[in-house]
This record gives sequence, structure tokens and C-alpha cells, in this order.
Amino acid sequence: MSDQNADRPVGSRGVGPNIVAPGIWEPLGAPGRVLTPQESSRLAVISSLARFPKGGLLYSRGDRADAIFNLVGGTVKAFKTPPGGAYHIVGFFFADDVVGLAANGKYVNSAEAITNVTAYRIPTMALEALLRNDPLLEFNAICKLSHELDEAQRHALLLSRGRVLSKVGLFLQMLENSQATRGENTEEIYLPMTRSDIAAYIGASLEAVSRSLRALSAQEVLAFRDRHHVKILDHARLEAIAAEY
Amino acid sequence: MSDQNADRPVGSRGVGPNIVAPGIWEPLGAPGRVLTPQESSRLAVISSLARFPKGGLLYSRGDRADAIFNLVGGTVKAFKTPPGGAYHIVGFFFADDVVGLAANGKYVNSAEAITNVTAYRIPTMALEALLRNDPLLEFNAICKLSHELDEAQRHALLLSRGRVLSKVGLFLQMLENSQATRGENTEEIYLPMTRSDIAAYIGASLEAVSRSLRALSAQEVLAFRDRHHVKILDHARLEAIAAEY
DNA sequence: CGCCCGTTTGATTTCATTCAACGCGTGTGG
DNA sequence: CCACACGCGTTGAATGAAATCAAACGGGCG
Repeated sequence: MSDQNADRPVGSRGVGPNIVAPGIWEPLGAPGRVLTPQESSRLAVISSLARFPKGGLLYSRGDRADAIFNLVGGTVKAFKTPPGGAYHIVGFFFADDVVGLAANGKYVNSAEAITNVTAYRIPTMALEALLRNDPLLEFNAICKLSHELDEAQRHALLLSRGRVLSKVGLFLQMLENSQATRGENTEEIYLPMTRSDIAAYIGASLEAVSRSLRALSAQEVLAFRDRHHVKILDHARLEAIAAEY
Repeated sequence: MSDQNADRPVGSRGVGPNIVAPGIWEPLGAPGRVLTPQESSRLAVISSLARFPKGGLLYSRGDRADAIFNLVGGTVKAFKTPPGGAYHIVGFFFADDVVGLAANGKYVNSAEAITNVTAYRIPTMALEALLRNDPLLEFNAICKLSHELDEAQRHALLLSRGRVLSKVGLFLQMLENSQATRGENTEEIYLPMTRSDIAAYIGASLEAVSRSLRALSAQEVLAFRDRHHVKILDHARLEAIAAEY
């Protein structure tokens, strides 16, 4: 298998951490807000580059949260395993995303590498110190968090849908959006995660996901190149399916 | 009806905005982190007290986000109305909560008063200026946002459950928790929202919600004083119901 | 007193889950 | 080099739970 996109495929990215998030108050502004080179390098001096193999754990819920991770390449899933044997994925994360949210010094969820992953490991101790006297960086953090909160609410919206077909449609649109934001090619959508992962994210059984994808494929709304690469043939129809109910 | 708890029932609260959120990195610390009196008064000078009648709109999605609101008393629901006629509630907010999240200068959802509401209206312009040279305040904002993000993820977890009974159970536990955090009496749970609101929050039909509540009541897990006041009789059983599946 | 909104209850339909079997591709060991 | 096994995905049939449609109820407010 070739998941060597753990290293960035392309990138007008310098060395050091990079984070993208829209502004919250400024109406316009760059589509993807980024850290200034200064901030990036300031973060760089306190962070280290870490690699995780496919299936590797970045951290587990309840662990002491001594670092956050800024992804350089690869895909990460964050999940919770509530009592009762259930398994729920709270989010998928890609290049320039940040994972490692904490509350009271402990991670609130677990994170696992879906593909090989490269990430900057930023120790919280140093980060906290840095934040204390860098209001601009702090402000960027607020923007990023606001954005994540919005994403979480969209995820909730997706989960509230009745029909699985609708959920799958929304999920694909989200992935497409995500790829577009990251400036990648949107001709084809890349699904690094398994059907089972998708199911755990959208709140349905993996069979239902499989059926939905196959149905969309049969209706020629989608076309699969292989199990992890889809092309959206009929955007309008997908839009309608995602919106209905 | 008497919804005069738009003004705080009790309160070791001074004048001026007040916000509670747990810390993110410090393991211990006060259960409910609050603004220092200094920060509160700094916010006070730029904010004004606003009142909204039951059913009143605080803001609508897409409006220019020129203020955020720090609730003093009453209950607010934040909702989205995605294309397709659906209606989804993303959260309920109570005293000391903050509503008015924005992206790119616009509100990302709408907010409506469920009861009469009193809130500090904090203009974004002034807030932004204040944040720029108050790193501590900014840090508190980060804590608050992290906490909200965690809540949103819990909401998503709730929505992912299969059985409506389980969702209702989790919802009641969340409300109980929320009340406890706010230091209110947890003997009885107060449900200011309608069944329809609960349904829109947990992702089910209002009939299903009604049936579930009645079922729990019949099994003597709950006891209703009236439609908006429940007592949890059997915590263990509720816990089990919320956890199953 | 009577209207109206929110709620409850009932009957029917629809859809996803569940259980089960099979196909496919990859990697391994004989 | 081939056979096999394993993980993952697809397909099928039966069950079950919630949505939907529909109607009656209750309490609050004019």
C-alpha cells in the first residue's frame, strides 16, 4: 500500500507548524488564515516532528495532556468509546489541523492515525508560556477553536438527519469542502477511512453506509475509482439528497 | 406562567459579565473557573444589559455579528435551519453561558429566548480591542471555547445513539449536570424547553420524545411535577438506559 | 367560557439494524 | 509459485424501532 502522503504532496508551506482557520470577526480576509512566519518559527522552536504509523495512537482519552499535535500530513481520527461498548468518531483531521484538545489537564478523546502521519508535537507547557505573551497567537487559537466548534455543530447536524443516504451525502460534501479548503484537487474525493469509520462518524451501521454508497454509485451520482477514491458526477443531485429530510 | 428567573435566582455574582468554564491544562483549579473581578468590570464598561421576551430573537444566522451575549438569567436555544425545511437545535444556554459565535463576521446560527432572558450585550468591536491587550482574558476565552467544543462533541455522541430512549436519558443527564455545574438545586430538573425543542436537539420526532418520557415515568425512573419539572427517582437505571447501545 | 398550542395516544408504514453468508484483495507460509 | 487465511467490503432476508399520519386531550390565556 502507498500512503506516503504522510509527507505533504505539495505545499507552499515553510518549515514549522502551520494552521489554517477562517477569521471570526473580519468579514473578508484570506480564505485560509495562516500563522505568520514569525509565529510559526516561534512554535517551531518548542516543537518536535513526530511520526505515527497507520493505526498508531497519538494519545488516549484520560492521558495527561502534555502536548497538542499540528498535522503535517496524513489523516487522523479522534474518537470516544462511551460505556456500553459503543464507538463514535468525533472527527477526521488532515494537514494543518490541530488535535489534542484537553480539559483539566487530560485529553477528552483518543486519536489514532488512519494513514501514516507526520505531525508537529507541541508541548503544552511551552505552548502555554508562549501564549501568555503572544496575544496574536492566542487570537489565532481562538479563531481555530471557533472554527472547530462550527465544524462540530455541522457534524451534529449531519447526525440529526434521519435517512442514512442524506448523512452520506452530507459527509461527502464535507470531505469535498475540506479538501477544497486545503487547496487540494477536488476532482476526486479521497476517503482514507474505512466504511466502518464512516459509519462510526455519521452514526449508522457499516452495512447501511455500504448500501448508500453503492446506491449513489448505481444512480451515477458517484463513480468509484477504487474503494478510497470517488468522483462526484452529479453535484446538484448530491446536494438535493443531502438536503432532503 | 412565571419565568421571572430571567433575573438570577441566587448569585454570588457581582455586577458585570460572568463566565464559567473549566481550565484546560491545569489539572485542578476551581470547579467553575470565573472571570476575575477586574476582567468582569473591564467587560462591564463596554457592555450593556439587554432583555429579551420569551420567543424573542437574539440574532439570526447570517446577520453581521456585532455583539456576543453573556447570559445573566433565562434560557436560550441556538438553532440552524438547513435547506430542506429541517430544524435543528445545536445547544441550550443558561446563566453564565456565552452565545453569538461568529465566522467571517457573521453569526453561524440563530438564537432565540426560550424564557424571558437577561444578558450582557458585548460589542465585538470593543471586545476585540480589549482582547488585544488582555492575554489573560483571551486565555479565558480559549478555555470557554474548548469547553463548548467538548459539549458539542458530547451532543454529537448523544445524536449518534440508536434508541430514542437512550438519547432522552443522556439529555436528562446533561441537563442535570448543567444545573449542578451552575450550582443550582439538582433535586429536580427544570426543562424550560418544549418537547418539540428536545426533539430538535436530540434528533428525533416529538412524539418519540413524548413516548420515551412517559415510558420512563411509567417505569418510575422519573416523576413529573408538571411538564417542565422532573425528578429523577432511579439514577442507576437512568444511567443504564443512557449507556445501553 | 371557549379557543389554541403543546402534548399525548393510537395505527400504519417505512427504513435501518441485525444476523448471516459470500466475494475480493493482500499478505503469508508452505 | 501457489494455496490459504484474514480483513474488509458487499449482498441478502427478517426483525424491529421510530417516523408519519391522524385524532383526542389538557391547561393556560384571552
